[in-house]
Amino acid sequence: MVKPRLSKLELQVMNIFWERGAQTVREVQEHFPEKSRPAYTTVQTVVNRLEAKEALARARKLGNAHVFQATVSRNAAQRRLVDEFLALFGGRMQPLMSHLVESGKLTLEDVQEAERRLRELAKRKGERK
Amino acid sequence: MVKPRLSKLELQVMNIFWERGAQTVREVQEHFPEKSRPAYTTVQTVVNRLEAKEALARARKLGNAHVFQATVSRNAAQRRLVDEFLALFGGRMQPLMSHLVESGKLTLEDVQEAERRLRELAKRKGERK
DNA sequence: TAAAATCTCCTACACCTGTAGTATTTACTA
DNA sequence: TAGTAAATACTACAGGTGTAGGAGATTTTA
Repeated sequence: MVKPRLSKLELQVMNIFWERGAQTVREVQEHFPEKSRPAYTTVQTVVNRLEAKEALARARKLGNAHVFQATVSRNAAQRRLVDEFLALFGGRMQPLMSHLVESGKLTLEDVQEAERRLRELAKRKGERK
Repeated sequence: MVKPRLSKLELQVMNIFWERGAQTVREVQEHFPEKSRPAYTTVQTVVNRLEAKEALARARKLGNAHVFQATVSRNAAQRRLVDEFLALFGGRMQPLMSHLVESGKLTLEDVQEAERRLRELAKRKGERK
């Protein structure tokens, strides 16, 4: 199953599943922030589409409601997002990093953590060779 | 003039403008990579839409063709992209950085450069206070 | 068990996007 | 200036997405 392309709203729904595990449409709907809570049937439509895309599956029933669960990992989905996003930048990291730094999104700790991980990766690579 | 939301193809077109400056639809079309070159009228439609969104404007005429030019900066557009993108992650940098590091998209130099800039920003901030 | 509550399933629809054809206008050129 | 080449303007359309209503099925409750 190919990693499905997820739209913004689909992603919001998936986030609720990733955070709270298997649940019903009703529960998903109720976990939307009040200000931007779609109608029940809207959530249902999205859940159905996610099921069609095989990002969700029916796990069991609870009363007359289906309990759905995620079948793609948050990691996989996010990886895909990052890749798509980078493609928009032509794969160039520099402008992305610039914006992150200048907008204050990226802290010194974030960067140092990344550096640590990079060095570790490099070391392991060296050892393997 | 709200910063317009740009689609993928619109962004590709804008990229050509940002890289090559004012030009005609024909030129834009010819600067698409051959393998994925849309029809002339497709480019034209996109350019027209970009004009409607006020991301492009007619600069002058060349023969019977309009010469368009970008009216939004690459920086502004990219900033917007980054913001939208981060929102999809709920603003959390950590998973983003992880993917960048693990996929090898981010080099040690990228990170060190970011760190340098961050330190500089921090210093300037300190001075101002 | 009959009514009420709740859910599913199906349908609809408008807007955005990628894609491009056709008709008309404009501008070179012989 | 008449013909040709090229560009523009207009139109179209399918697929994806956000949005949700309504009919019918199922379950709970009085």
